[in-house]
Amino acid sequence: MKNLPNPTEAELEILQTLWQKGPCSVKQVHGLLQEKREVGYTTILKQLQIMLEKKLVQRDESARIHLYQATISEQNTKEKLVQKFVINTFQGSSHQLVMQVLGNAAASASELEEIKKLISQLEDQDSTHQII
Amino acid sequence: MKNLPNPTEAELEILQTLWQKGPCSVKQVHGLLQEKREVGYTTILKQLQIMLEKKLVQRDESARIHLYQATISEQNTKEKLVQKFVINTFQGSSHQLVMQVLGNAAASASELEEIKKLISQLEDQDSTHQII
DNA sequence: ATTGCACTACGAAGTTAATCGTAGATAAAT
DNA sequence: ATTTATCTACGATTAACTTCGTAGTGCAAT
Repeated sequence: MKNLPNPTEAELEILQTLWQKGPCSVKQVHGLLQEKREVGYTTILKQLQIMLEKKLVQRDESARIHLYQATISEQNTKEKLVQKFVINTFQGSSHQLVMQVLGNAAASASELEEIKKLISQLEDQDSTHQII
Repeated sequence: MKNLPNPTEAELEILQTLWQKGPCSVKQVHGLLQEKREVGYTTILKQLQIMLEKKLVQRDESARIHLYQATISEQNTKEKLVQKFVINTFQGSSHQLVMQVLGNAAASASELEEIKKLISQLEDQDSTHQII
């Protein structure tokens, strides 16, 4: 279980579609990204080849049209990206990040509700698991 | 009021010390960063010169030893960085980011308390300001 | 005045990312 | 069998970031 490098921005964009759609051909990925921004077909192809070298994706070559899929999980990847971001930007204080985001992004009432619920769960865990 | 580019990773590191310490000489900045990692003096000098060109910092050249200070605010800069990060990583859903962070980083009880307080404030604002 | 120190300026090199064009290969269609 | 369309492979380019060495300048101390 070696540690793969974090995906770059362009790579992450591709991973998002792979996470969402499952295994895809280059054409599929390109089609989806093309809807958002102008990008060449071979650009995506090249990216996927690079990501293959980095082991960020694997591919099924059994058919003429290769199918790519992510080898890293969405959850785990995002965790790492958040961690790095928190270190760079908030000197490791994830709490500061949360305060920043909440204070800033006008969260909807239902979202706040959801967050409150999570906090309650966390607090319960605390009191349940703590020895003292 | 033109829009300055977001600082890069190395630039942000320098900005953090400028925000913390106020106007600094190259030597001061270098000294502080040196405590964390090995880095050459001229590296920091060059970075500050580049940041000057980008208008991320300004400098006082009245004395022989130039003093650099940030031209962009900590708050505003971090807001923009968070915004970009949320778009890249969570496709714009800051709510998702918060859930991720809270679920992950074992927040202390007091931190959770603080967050709850902020949420209450936000909810109050909502009910106060909403027309319907 | 000369020497030495501290600081700035400048340029260069190494890296990584991102993009795309061209060429080659395979299958499908005529 | 030829031609055409579709994919993949590969190389080249461009730009941004990061880093640091060398040279030059001016102040300060002898």
